[in-house]
Amino acid sequence: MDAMPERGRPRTFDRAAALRRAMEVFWVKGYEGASISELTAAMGINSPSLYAAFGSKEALFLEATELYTRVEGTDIWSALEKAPTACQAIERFLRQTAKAYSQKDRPHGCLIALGALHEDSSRGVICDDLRRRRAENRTALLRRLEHGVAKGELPTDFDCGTAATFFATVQHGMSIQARDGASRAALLATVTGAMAAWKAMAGADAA
Amino acid sequence: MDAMPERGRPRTFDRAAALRRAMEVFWVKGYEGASISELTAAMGINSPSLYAAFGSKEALFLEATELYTRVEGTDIWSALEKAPTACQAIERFLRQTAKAYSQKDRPHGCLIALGALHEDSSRGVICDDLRRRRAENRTALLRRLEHGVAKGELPTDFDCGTAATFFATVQHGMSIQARDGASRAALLATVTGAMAAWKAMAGADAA
DNA sequence: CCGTTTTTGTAACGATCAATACATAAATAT
DNA sequence: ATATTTATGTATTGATCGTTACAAAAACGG
Repeated sequence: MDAMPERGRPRTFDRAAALRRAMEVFWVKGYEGASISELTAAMGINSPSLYAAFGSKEALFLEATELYTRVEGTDIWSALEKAPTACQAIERFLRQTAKAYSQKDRPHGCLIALGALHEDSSRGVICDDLRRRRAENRTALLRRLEHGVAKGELPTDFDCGTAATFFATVQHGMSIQARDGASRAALLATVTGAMAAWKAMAGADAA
Repeated sequence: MDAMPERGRPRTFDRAAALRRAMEVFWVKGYEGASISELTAAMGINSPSLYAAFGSKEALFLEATELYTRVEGTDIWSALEKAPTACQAIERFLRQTAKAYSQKDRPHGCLIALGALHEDSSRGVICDDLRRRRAENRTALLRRLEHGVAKGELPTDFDCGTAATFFATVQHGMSIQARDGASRAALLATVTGAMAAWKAMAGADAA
């Protein structure tokens, strides 16, 4: 698919690798906090190369969040889809979150949750992108819960919307918790609390 | 207490009012996102007056967070302390949070939670201050729960630490939720979910 | 070979950042 | 009235922000 005959001087750096580096910088510093100087230093290129390859800081960030969603979010969201029951889906989803947010060699917390919470620059383009992705996450939770209701695992009057909002909010809170340096055990304690809520929400009618 | 005989030209603006304005700007924009220009414009003063009265941007932010904690946090934390039972304390604490985070005429979400999540500038002074305040919040929850155990409301093996971490994390998540434009009803849905967790955590042994 | 195309490094752009110099203004103290 | 002290407004500091001109370099097609 990438068999475009190369015209002109070939690029001397690995675009995908540079994007990964940029993603990590945005992950640690956020959109506003990551300067072009820091980005180019981490990417191992000069600013003209950055602009030639990615267009602008905004466009680079959007590509970085796309990469983040595709790579870093895989374990979390595949856990949600592959689990046999809705209950296990939520629990594995949260446990994967706890694990992903406390990896030793990676920034703590989520790029999507923490990347740009203050709508200042770029007139909201960046914020809107992240907000949309956060909304999609809640929707994925909602779909999984609705699937559980359809399969009969959950009572027909189970409030999927409330539950989806709740678990998405817990995940967001875990990002701040992780950014504060919380241990994996502390994050898993939050998971324990959240799953206690599941017991009460789903088990009330089942009991 | 403020009877210091005034020497020199008296200040022509209300320092407390200016600080309130600064707090609101930091609340909306965060520490990094709030520029001196925006601050002085909102405060109705020029930058030399800002530096003469507050010292620096960092010092101004620290005073703003102190004011925020004292004024905006009162309802939330007094609800925690004044409620007759631990259960009601947590519920009113969360309901006050939902209310405070979705006020029409105020920025949504919490300054302490969202003010500076990326440790870039100021070598962490700002981040450390907010982190400390977040830790104090969790401690306040912990103390209230321990008090509930001491009063016999909760089983002696109730895991206060896990519960405190959980509810603090839910509150942090609600800040992001509120920043995303969630309605008060949506925030209260999260409260409902969190209180379901309470039912399972505290009621398991009580039932 | 020459011309075209694209990348690279250097160097700079105007704008904005946080923070101040400086002279003037307005109060008190003697 | 004079000296002292503090606040104010204007203007500016050096640094850094995101972005781009520009020319040399390295690939191509002819």
